[in-house]
Order: sequence, then C-alpha cells, then structure tokens
Amino acid sequence: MPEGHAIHRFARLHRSRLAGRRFSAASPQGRFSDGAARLDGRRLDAVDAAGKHLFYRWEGGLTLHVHLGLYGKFRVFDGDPPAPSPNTRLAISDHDVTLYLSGPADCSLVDPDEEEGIRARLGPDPLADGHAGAARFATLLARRSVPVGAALLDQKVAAGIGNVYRAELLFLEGIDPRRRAASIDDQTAHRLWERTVAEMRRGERAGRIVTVDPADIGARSRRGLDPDERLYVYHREGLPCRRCGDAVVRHESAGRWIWSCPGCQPA
DNA sequence: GCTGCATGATGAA
DNA sequence: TCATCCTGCAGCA
Repeated sequence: MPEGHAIHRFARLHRSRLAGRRFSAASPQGRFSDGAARLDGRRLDAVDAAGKHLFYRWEGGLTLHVHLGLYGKFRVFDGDPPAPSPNTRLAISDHDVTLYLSGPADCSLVDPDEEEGIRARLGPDPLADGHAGAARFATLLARRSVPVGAALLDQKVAAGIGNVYRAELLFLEGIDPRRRAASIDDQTAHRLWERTVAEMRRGERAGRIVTVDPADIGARSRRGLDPDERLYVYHREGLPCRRCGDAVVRHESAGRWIWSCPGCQPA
C-alpha cells in the first residue's frame, strides 16, 4: 500500500485526527520502548510527509520518523481499541483515538541533523513540490545511465514513486521502461513529471492507486472501478492492453517486476 | 496450518 | 547482484 500518495494521505489524516492531542505511548512489541517512553504524555503538534517518509512533531521538539517499508501498517480506532497485535511497534492513545503501528522499516526519534540527512537523500516529491519539482526531476533523470524504469524507483530521482506508479506512469506516457533514462528528452521528462503529479494527487484523494481513464474500460459502474480495472499494466501480464489490445508483458527492472504494453510503449 | 508473496530500502560482496 | 530486515494475509492443503 505505501507509495508516496498513501504516505501523504496518512500525513493529512493523522494531522487532522491526531495532532493537537496529548497521548500515552507504548511499544507492545518492546522494540521501541525507549522512544515510546519519551513520547508518553506529550502532545502531537504536527505531521509532515517527504516522499515515503513521515515526520511526527511532538511537544518539546521531539521528532518521530516513520518509514513503513513494504510491510508497515497503521491502524486507527475511535473509542475502545482492540488489543494490539504482539508485533505492534508503537501504540499511542488518548480517550478518543488510538493509533497502532506495526511492521515499519523505521520507527525512531531523529534529531534535526538526522532528518536533514534523510531529506538530503530524496529527489523532488511530486506531492510536496508539484510543478516546481519538474526541472530538477528532468535534470536528475538526464544524468542517469540506468533504464528509466529503474531510475523512477530511485528515491533520489523522485521521492515517493513505487513499483505500481512507475509501471503505470511509463505506460501513460508511452515510454518503454527499458529505455535509458538519459535518452528521455527534456520535454518528455517534463510531461512525465506533470503526469506523476496529477496521478499521485489522484491517488492521494482516492486512497488507492487508480490510473485508468474510465473511457478506456467503457465506464459502466456507477460505484467506481472494480479493483482489477484500476490499472493499465501492473500485474496484468498476458492480458490485453486496455488501449490497444496487445498482450501486456512483464520483465525485470531494478530487481523487481515491471509491466508494459509493447504496442503503447514502443522500444 | 503452512507457504509465498507484497505498493521498500540497505549494506555487503 | 545478493542477502537481509520489517509483518500480515491470501491462497492453498
């Protein structure tokens, strides 16, 4: 679940539901006991997102850094929460609301230097920077010798893109993932960035990744798209392309699977 | 009940 | 390029 759209959505939801409250904090799993003890009894002031990273600002100048990685999950409950699972890394609660965090790749208190170090490793963020990130993205992309599919997963090139978006964005722009990043001309790179901004904003709003234009599937459902109608190529190997009918293909890119349409994304 | 996978990232080789 | 870490759950027997 957690590409940048989900992280920014968590920041927005946690900001509105949790910020301004004073929490008791604990680490049921025990692996964040020291940190939880320092947060216990403090007020959460603000929540910021950068790429796939979250920063929770606490009373007294403490900052909690959370990166969900592949497995991390938040659960929020109003009123009486169920018992936390044994792997709950962090639990914060007051009388009205409870947040459980399990499986994060990182959950730690960071000082300003450490936060700066994390941010320094990130390229422009489509959701935080919007159009303003385009030029920097184009410059970074042009400097990469790797295939564009791999470059898009590199958080130093664009912060927040993950395996679903990279495949879908390259489909939408008609770019074969195996083309060298440096071969993408400046205008195409700008278009790719603007597409990224638009699609990730859409995903942030929807709470899920949806890239299809309803016109391409013959928009029939008033309830919205079925789960397997939301994407063009991701996990659709062997199925006909929604645009041209060619069979979607799967190949490896940066150690992960990527999907593309040979007809819509010519080499 | 067990297995394998998943929208991530890092450090060593 | 490989191994490793972080969990939960769908899909199977």
